[in-house]
Amino acid sequence: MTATLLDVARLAQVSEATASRVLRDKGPISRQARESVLAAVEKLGYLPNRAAGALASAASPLVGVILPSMTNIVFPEVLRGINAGLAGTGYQALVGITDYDLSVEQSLVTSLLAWSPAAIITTGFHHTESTRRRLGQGKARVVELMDIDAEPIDIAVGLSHRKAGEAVARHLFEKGYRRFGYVGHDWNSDRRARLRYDGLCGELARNGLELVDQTLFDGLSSVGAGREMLARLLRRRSDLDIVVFSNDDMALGGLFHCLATGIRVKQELSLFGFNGLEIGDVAPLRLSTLRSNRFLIGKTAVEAIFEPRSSLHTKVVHDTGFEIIEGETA
Amino acid sequence: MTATLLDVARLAQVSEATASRVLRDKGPISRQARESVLAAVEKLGYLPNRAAGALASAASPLVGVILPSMTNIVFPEVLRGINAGLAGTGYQALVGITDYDLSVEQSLVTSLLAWSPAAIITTGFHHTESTRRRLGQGKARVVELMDIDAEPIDIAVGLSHRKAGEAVARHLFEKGYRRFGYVGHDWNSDRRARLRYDGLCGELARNGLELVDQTLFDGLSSVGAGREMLARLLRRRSDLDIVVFSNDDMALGGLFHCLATGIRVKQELSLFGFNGLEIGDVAPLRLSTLRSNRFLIGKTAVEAIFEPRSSLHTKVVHDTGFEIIEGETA
DNA sequence: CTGTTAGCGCATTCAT
DNA sequence: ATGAATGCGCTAACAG
Repeated sequence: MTATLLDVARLAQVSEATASRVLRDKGPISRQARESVLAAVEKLGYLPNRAAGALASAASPLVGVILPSMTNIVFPEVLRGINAGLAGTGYQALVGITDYDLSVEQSLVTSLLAWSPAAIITTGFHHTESTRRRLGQGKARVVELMDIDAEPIDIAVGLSHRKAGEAVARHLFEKGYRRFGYVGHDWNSDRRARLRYDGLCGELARNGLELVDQTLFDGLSSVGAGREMLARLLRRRSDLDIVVFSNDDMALGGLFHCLATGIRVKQELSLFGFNGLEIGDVAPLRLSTLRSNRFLIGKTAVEAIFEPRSSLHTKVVHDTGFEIIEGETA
Repeated sequence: MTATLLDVARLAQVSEATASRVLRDKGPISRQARESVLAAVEKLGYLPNRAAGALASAASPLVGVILPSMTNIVFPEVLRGINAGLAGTGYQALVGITDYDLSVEQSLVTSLLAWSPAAIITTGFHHTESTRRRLGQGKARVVELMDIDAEPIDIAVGLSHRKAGEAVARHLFEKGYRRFGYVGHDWNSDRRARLRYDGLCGELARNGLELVDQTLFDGLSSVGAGREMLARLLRRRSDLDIVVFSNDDMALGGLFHCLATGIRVKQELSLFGFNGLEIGDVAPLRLSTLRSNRFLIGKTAVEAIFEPRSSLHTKVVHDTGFEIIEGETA
């Protein structure tokens, strides 16, 4: 039916072992052998059976990727970075989505591990005990994405959200803002938003300030939620000079609220986001925000996986940084 | 090291075959056997080795997913639908991104097939000859997503983009619009945008009209491109009463252009999009557009895969439909 | 540099 | 309803 390695070996007049070596260029191979094997592969249209390879070697060219959401535009970008990093390596991404449910993450880790992947890439430091145990004891590399504010199981790739929050506070304080409002979303599912909030408040406190008021949406972030929550905040307080949002989705909603209701942005009220979404660049007013490079996070994660392990218990941390975007809304 | 089926069988005092049957509930099994096997699995923390299973059965609980882009927000939503459909089935998605490059699609098809997946889900009808051949002759089911305007290899799930374009023309004509402009993006990478355009123009012609003018961006769609292209179009013509955009990204850019330059939308100029993005619902003005249900497309695709094949050469087509959204911009 | 020999862990006959 | 035997296609020692 479909050609196997044995067929290739026979046609090339070498042993299976040699044919196998050629295909994975492992070990020393004569030009002779290499050429005839490659010719046979070509001729037969040979496709290696990955399952057989994985079984024999107890390892597979697979990388498990566990993402909390596809709705928050941040994660498609991370996935794009991961796929970009994987492209041309022969490795494939096995993708699962948790919808921010740690028990879903746990069962995904279990099923993904059943493929003996080279690595599991997941998000954040917040896992169930069982997840943590399973991830820690396999031979697969483990990457925890987005955050570097805690000690990783193996590798962390992301930025310090606490420092990002502090940087925002410092930046806005230096620009002269004093009356801060905050519009956020559910902290239970998004711990990193909470860290940014903590950084923001901490730095404000160091400058003798605190938030004047805040509204928290009880659910995932979205443009609609941002719009609604800003409206609610402004109904309560009219004396704010700046509102910081938990992310750009929310901030864009805030901007839309201002545009729709005629609030003059920056003159009457300033807005600041987080994430640096492309759409923020071309909104009627360029959103003032803090850019985290999600594509780079994904790409760096993959590169880190292939980096040789220095020692079995050394943690690796990659800081992909952030950057304040001036914009036109603050 | 890690427990195998043999360990489970021994502990449960049954044969490997029985243990295997229990785990996949295949064939008749006594309560006795089932319970002791399940207990053994629990006790040993047994994890099946998928590679071994795939090798032995020449089939794997994997679905290859090939998407052209992660930047266009439509595809993350499709992927979300696919994952939702897969959740709880024990199947996993093996994801690749082509960046609209058919040769990348071809090599992805090859690598994915090496895992003997249950199905390959890809996008559109436009493939290389080799891709089409490989897909056609495997035992994996094949789904072509988004479009139903041509004959599929096996299964098509999506909507008629031609009819969508016609529906838009009819809707806008009935609302009294006569001077149509069009703002689009690259047709080579996005054939479906071209189909919608054809539908639009065809229906206009049937009503004795044609496009007054159009601008085409030479690249992928984006909010920025939409903004820029509308600006360019309006520099050339000031006598349009409606502009139809190739999709909502582009249309949102157009809306932003109007908001930024003070063009009164719907009074001076109307705008119409395509795709029904969530963000269009909460923009300062709710975008008038045509909604295609991307999540449903992904979910339906997965359901179609598991539908038993009626006959080996019957093509299956699922029309997920579309819906005109009135909005506030047209 | 190459071939020989053994499995890898499971699903699947075919018995019973 | 169960077990024994076989092999899926490949990689990994090891010996030469």
